[in-house]
Amino acid sequence: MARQAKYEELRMALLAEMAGSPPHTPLPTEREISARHGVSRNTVRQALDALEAAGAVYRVQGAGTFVAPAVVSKSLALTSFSEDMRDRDLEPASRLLAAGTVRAGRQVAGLLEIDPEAEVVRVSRLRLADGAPMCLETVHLPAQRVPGLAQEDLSGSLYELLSVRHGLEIGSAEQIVRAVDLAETESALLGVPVGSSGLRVQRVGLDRRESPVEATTTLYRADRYDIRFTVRRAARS
Amino acid sequence: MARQAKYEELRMALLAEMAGSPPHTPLPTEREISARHGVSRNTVRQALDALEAAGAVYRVQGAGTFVAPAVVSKSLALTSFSEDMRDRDLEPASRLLAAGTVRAGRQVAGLLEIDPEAEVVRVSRLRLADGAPMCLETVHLPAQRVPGLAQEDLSGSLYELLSVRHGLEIGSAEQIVRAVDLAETESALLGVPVGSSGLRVQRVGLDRRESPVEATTTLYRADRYDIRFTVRRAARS
DNA sequence: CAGTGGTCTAGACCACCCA
DNA sequence: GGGTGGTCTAGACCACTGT
Repeated sequence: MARQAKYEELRMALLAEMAGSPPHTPLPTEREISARHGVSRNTVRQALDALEAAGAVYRVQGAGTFVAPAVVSKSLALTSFSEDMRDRDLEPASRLLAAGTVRAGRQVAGLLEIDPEAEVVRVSRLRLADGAPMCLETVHLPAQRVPGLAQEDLSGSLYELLSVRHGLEIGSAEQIVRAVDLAETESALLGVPVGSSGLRVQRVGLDRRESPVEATTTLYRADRYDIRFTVRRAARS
Repeated sequence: MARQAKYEELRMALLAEMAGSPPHTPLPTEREISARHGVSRNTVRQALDALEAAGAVYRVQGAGTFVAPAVVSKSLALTSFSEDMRDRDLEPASRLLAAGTVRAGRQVAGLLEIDPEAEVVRVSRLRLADGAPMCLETVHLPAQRVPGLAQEDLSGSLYELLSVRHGLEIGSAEQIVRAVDLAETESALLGVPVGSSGLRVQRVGLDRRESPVEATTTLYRADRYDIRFTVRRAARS
């Protein structure tokens, strides 16, 4: 087990101290935190960098560091469906629709950067939140990298299964979001009227070497699901 | 004008050196860059942090830093419509539908954290890309903070106008994305069939003190627009 | 102009990857 | 085991804020 970095401990300590403070309350100065916790100022800054990135604090040069107002939208992070639903106080569940091995085909092969003739495991699931349909999810993985996956228990977190059983760690993902008109079979499965719109999220999961290992298409019900995130001004290029 | 930080210069120098290198090409080690450019290793790390955040490189502990594969999806940043369209190689344009001052009302007042009886400037525009409708945009701003805005030239970048004329700098924004069924008037303006779906982006722009200064609802055509971004695994909480 | 966050230095040790 | 990125220290000066 990796030992906790000092700035991680400090980050959580600061988060605990901040709890209950109204927005815009100033934090102690970086030099004060540094002295009080017996760490260097750089370490304090690492902790504050993390808190700032998470939207917990904001900094104004020359003025100080302050508790950020409660945000509507959490900062966007790579989460599994289960984590996502729990964040929304919904109980996740899953119904397996199909699982098997097929040839990749041109589109999936392009996303995964493999041969179109290569085999991929395809898993389709209907995912539920508090017992009602939330989205339709179809995952593609190179069969070579996940031997026997189609026969395993696919009712829970796929990411956990990939990590624990196959040593595949997905560190980042590229996503494309579109609005679509649902097809008849799709609206039937999701339990919404024909002609409803849905949110389609196409995701390519990458390992820590930025090589694609997973291609997933998810179709969300428009009436139950939205995507929330915070964006910041980019650095001058 | 703020002088360029060393790590910013270094970042651009590295970007230039990397240009043309195939993906996964290793960069020089941090110590080597440090020696070669005559800066401390911490400064090198600052430059690499920025490149990593922008998706230009990835790092593997114990192995090295590498050129990242070309990404489908740019990292998400706060951009104006004009910038967004130019990134997509489309020519942005605008048609003013309405501009005026009205009372905030409960919903807008809640988003902007002002009194519901306070006045806000409301600007509605149809935004075009390469001459064809792309989205419908309605902006709300506290009238007090943007005196005379409704009478100014609203055909170009609103963000620039706010910055130059009113000293309002929007540093970050919270966004909520949903799929919706377009209303009749909306589809007519956007030039799509009745019953088409659209992508609705609700945005609240914040100044650098995280106070809301702008509330905007944008309705995009589903057939011409998507949202692309990269997400990463969050730090352990 | 005093105090804040932003940048920078020159060291050091640790955790991890790979030959 | 040699070399990499990850963390950490104890300083220093700069740019900016607010009074």
